[in-house]
Amino acid sequence: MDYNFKAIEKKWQDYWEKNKTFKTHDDLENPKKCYVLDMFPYPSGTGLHVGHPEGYTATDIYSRFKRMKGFNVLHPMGWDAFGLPAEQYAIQTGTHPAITTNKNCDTFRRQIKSLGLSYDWDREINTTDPKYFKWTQWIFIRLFNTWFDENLQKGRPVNELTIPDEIKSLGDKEVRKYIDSRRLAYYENAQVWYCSSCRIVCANEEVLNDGSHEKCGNQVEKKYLKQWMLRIPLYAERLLKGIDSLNWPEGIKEMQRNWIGRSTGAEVDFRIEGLDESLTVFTTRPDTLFGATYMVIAPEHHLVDKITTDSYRKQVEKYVKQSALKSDLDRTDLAKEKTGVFTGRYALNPVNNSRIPIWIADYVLTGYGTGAIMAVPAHDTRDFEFAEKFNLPIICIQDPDVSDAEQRARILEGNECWTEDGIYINSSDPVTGIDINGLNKEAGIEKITKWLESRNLGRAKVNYKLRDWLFSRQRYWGEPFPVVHWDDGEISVIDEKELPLELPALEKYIPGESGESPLANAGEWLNVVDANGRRGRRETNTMPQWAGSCWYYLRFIDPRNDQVIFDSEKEKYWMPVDLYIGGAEHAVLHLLYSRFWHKVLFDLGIVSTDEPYQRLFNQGMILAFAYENQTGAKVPADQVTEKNGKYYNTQTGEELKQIVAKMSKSLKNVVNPDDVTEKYGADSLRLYEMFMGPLDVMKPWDERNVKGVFNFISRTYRFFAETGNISTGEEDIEILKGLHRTIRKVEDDIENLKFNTAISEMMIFLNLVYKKGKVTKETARNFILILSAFAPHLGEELWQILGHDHSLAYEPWPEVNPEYLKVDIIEYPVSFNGKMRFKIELPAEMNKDDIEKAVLADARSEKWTGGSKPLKVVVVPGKIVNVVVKPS
RNA sequence: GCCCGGAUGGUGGAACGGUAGACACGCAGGACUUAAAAUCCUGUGGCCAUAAAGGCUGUGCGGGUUCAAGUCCCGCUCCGGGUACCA
Repeated sequence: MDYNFKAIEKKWQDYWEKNKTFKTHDDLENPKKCYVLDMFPYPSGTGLHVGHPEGYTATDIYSRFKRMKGFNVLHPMGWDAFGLPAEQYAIQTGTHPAITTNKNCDTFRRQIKSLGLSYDWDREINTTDPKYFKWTQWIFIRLFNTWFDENLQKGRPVNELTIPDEIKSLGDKEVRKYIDSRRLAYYENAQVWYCSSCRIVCANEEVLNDGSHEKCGNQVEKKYLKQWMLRIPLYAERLLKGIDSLNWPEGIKEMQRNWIGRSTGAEVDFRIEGLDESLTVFTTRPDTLFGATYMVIAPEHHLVDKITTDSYRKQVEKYVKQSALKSDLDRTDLAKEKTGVFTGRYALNPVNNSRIPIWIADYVLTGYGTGAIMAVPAHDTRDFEFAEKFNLPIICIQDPDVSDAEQRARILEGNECWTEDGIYINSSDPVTGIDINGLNKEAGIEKITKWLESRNLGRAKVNYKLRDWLFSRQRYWGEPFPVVHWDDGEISVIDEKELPLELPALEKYIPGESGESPLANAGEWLNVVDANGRRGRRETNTMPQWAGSCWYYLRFIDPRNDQVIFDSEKEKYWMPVDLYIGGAEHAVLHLLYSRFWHKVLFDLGIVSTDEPYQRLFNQGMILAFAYENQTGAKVPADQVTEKNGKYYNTQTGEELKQIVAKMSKSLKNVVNPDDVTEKYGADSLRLYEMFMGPLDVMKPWDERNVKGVFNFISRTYRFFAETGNISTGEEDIEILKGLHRTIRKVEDDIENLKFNTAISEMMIFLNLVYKKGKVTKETARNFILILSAFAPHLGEELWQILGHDHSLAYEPWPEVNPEYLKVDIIEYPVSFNGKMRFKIELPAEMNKDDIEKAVLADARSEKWTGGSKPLKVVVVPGKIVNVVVKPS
């Protein structure tokens, strides 16, 4: 009667595969649908680690539960398989990335299948499959052919774009330019990070804080290269508003809001003395205009040349050059020490026409606002630091709301910066007529903005941190852009009938020098001639890895459709995703990009929902124990031995401290799920992943604890597989109560994704079963059904032993009978002054007064009341009694 | 710096403002066994104490609200993650 998990698990995995037990049918008539999605993995060469199955098990339990609750469940899996490692391997060995990729996918598929996850494998997709990326390219064409109508706050096809007559009159080329300037996808010179050692352009997230490339460690440099960009900021307001309606963790929602970074303020125009130009700044504090004592423009600002006077030109040019060379490392390292240079030029403050100097400094960024600021050192800490360093005037214009008299004096004298609220002083001008003295911040902002608008000197403005999205990579292993660059300068997308545009075979995958993609060597593939004999060259950049993952949830709906991206009736049925689980590291970028594409597709009528992911949950990272010595040096786990709860270095014998750290090769503490399934079985792995702790927190893997759930599974098997333990006749009332409480707890916990407590409840029930020694077949049935969501192999096996000849996957979830949840006797804890002293059993329906009487009548009360009347008695029916007595 | 999390026994962790430590690991003791493993049973926060009881104390630290605080509020400490001068 031993629990032979190897044979059992193999048997049922084969059964599910053979019978296609988890094939999802597009039963569009069934109103109960549930789309449960995992963030699909990048199939790396190292295979699965125990972090992957955490989320997969959670969604699997949820899916199995929903199926048993009568839902039509869509639960697919696929591969986000483009990526640099396969390409680098190709460079080294000449092996085509597709070969490496498919091999890795095979490993991942085998490993995932060995966990008994209930995916519909007929829907498996792979982002590198031309049949898939055909539609990624198709979406790109949509983005290219869409503009954003600010008035309707909606993306629309470019052929609905009205061309102003004055543009039309300038000819076709200008019309083309006008349209191109509105497209959601555009092609432009952009500053990118370039790694000369790998010869590739890197995404920001691949550049480490010290300015080195995360893959090779070499310093990256900045470079201007022609790039595809997507105008995601146009959707900033929609993306921001949409967040509110989502059932996502608050922290993630907040991170997205911060990333979008909406701020309200005003644009203000400053005339430049001696030039017929004005300098526009964005400020959130137009109310502090009277405190503006200088201006700063970014070194890359387009007016730098014009503004700089001859006598300062040399210094300025030197400074601009220097800051261009600076990596982010230098900028942050020197963050405390601000640098800058005077241009020799002055601007005029619109509120009082005072002359204020224009400086250049790299603490002002080109990419945000207008790339120029008005500096108000008295009320902005960065401006304050800069002004102190360069001895620029600091004028306090706000009497601060502060109680400390000394601090107030320092602020008024301009010796300390004040960024909070206060009452304006020195904020009026008889000539221009503006006066905000005596007002506070809110009123001041409003008044001065109105004044600026009425004089056409400025305007209220909303600004976002969100920037255009750099959407091209100089790599081979990505989706080719369906784009042709024509000799006459026109850029066009290819006809949809020509999709997919597949990658050409190459002999070598080495990128070109100066940052060109390997596709630049693609020979004939590159050349295109149109019907009129016009020559063109294909785009050599490829799309970033985000592209395929931005919309894969849509393809799962109809993955084999080669006519359309997906059937829209099916899309209407399945969308939105009801539950999406993955790591928090994708909190911002993947989810934001994906929402952006979805909204564009929604505007174009291609999808039926405004948001793709209704409910999101992030699993916490799984960590592992690691060891360090007195000096904090890490010792690889294979050089550590345990003795009486202490840890020692096997080489040196020194005592080590156990810490919790990320799993890493160097620490030798990576846990491979294959090893765990080999030793304890897939059901134990699944159960332990869930039992470790709450799904959303980080937790350390501790193999010793796998034994706990393994014991539980073995005990379950030993009990229910032994027919002698199954009784006939009436079920024991305690068993019934326990069973129904367990069903209720488990179903509630699954809905709330609290799998750890669901499992412990089942353990409690099993302990009760062992105590009683026998259960009825009905009880066994019900318990096996709820357990099967967690440990499906064991569930199926016991189900069969009970005499069933088909899978339990679609059996109805056991009904809770509320009769058995009722309690007639409550054991009230009785506390005196908040301290629990004794317990008393009272009928559940007893009212407050009677409870009070019963408690005070109890002999044990006298010890605490001293026989006198208590000051107060708090009775919470069903919960607790608290007697307040005079403290002795 | 800023933003977001977190801190509960030897360990992983439970706990609608209502009995702190469920469940599990580990450990200790017992049963079974020639013995061990496996299994089953019992105990297990700390301190004091006992014939049986019982008492004190305890959720990172310091205050507060409340009949009652791990939970709510204010002020810290430490740890983890994100971000980098966002005007």
